[in-house]
Amino acid sequence: MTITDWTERFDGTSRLPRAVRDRLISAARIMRFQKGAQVFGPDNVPDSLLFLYEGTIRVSQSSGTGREIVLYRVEAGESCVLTTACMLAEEAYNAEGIAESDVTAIVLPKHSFDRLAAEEDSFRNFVFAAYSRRLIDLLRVVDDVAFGRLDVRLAERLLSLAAEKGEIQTTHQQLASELGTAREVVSRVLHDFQKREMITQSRGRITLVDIPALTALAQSS
Amino acid sequence: MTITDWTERFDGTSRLPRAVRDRLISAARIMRFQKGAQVFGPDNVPDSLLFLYEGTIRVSQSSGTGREIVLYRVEAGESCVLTTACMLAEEAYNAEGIAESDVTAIVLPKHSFDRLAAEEDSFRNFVFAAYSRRLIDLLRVVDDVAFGRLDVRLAERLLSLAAEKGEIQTTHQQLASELGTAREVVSRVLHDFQKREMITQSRGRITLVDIPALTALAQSS
DNA sequence: GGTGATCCGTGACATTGTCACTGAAGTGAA
DNA sequence: TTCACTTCAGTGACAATGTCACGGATCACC
Repeated sequence: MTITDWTERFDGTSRLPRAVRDRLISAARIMRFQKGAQVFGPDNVPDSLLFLYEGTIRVSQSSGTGREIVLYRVEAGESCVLTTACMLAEEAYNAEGIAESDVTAIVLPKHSFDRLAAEEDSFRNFVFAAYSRRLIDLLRVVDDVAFGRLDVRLAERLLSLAAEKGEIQTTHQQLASELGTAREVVSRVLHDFQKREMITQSRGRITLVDIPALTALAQSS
Repeated sequence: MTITDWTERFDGTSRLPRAVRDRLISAARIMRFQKGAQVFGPDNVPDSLLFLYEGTIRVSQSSGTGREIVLYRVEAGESCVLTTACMLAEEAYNAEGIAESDVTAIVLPKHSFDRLAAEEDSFRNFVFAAYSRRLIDLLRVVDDVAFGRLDVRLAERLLSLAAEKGEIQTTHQQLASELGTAREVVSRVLHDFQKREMITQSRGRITLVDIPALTALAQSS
């Protein structure tokens, strides 16, 4: 598949004049990542700006001791500002971005980004909005981790990961990484959910049985 | 005290041409807050951009159950981007900013901000850098809360709050709010520090006795 | 000295994190 | 099929942290 005009795809670019968009298209590179590939990370600091054309990137932070927590996901049509934050701050951090599906991204050189941010209001607002969204996402993470109960948070995740289907293919370890906790803890809580007949489990798969009950639990703030 | 030229004070404005700076000075308002006043909060969403001329603002997030955690501090010469994030996202959040000392702030109307961001590279970079710094601060908070040990985090805070003097005037409750935990937990850990002769305490005051030991503890990642 | 407010200490218990180990379920080769 | 081998899940013991319900200590002020 070839991309004819990716500038259609982004709020920050779709309303720009044709000439500007053509200039962008020629300045940008297109990169593809396979599912599971690392898009950026501590050893792999990008020197360009990233716009996600297709797919999902999971951004997570890992501790020294093997635990991990998902900070947020970047969806198609969004930009990934952590990479730019890192560039600007020139500081090491231990967050990494993993392609959660096959990913197509637009890579814009810093120079083009600067010029665009200077010249086009809509693009600049797009970037500011991206920063804001991430700040808000992180506020939510802090709130959950600092004040939230684990059963509530797990119920939330199960519901959001199931998305209609009512079934999730995942391991306990992966769920633990979503929430920043340990596998054993997830196992315990899931076992409890099972005893309360809210889910059923088999190796690598969880089926949501009593979705109303899970929803009630998830919403008990 | 009157402020003659606040544009001197900020990296984003000090290098601008004289004419631009004069325009800014006439567009902006100066606001003062007394120590302890709320600069922004859930019920008090500002509609303008904030630049901190003098003082410190403590930005913290509170849970529904009375607990609280300090997210970061805005120092003189920095801008507070959480307010702009909120404006852009038009979303309620439960973070608030408290003046930690008497505060003098420059309030720039959104229109002037937009114009400046469009026209001046150095100002735009200043704003991007502010966003980046906050993102990184929040990453640090997530890391600490999700993976850090409380005694280590408390030792860190004691050292950073003491700042040379070796003595801190604060209550256990305030320390708990710094770290997002409960007063009883802080009391327990401080009691332990005291037993290990790293600190001495009296009501509302903590004296750091064995700073090397505290430093070693704080650095044990 | 009395008194009310604030700050701190403490024990009991619930939740969550860590460690060490076991068994169960899938995978692939002989 | 049978036999390793790997990955995934379950479990008990214990440590760390959060919650609740107290009571005592200290301070400011009258």
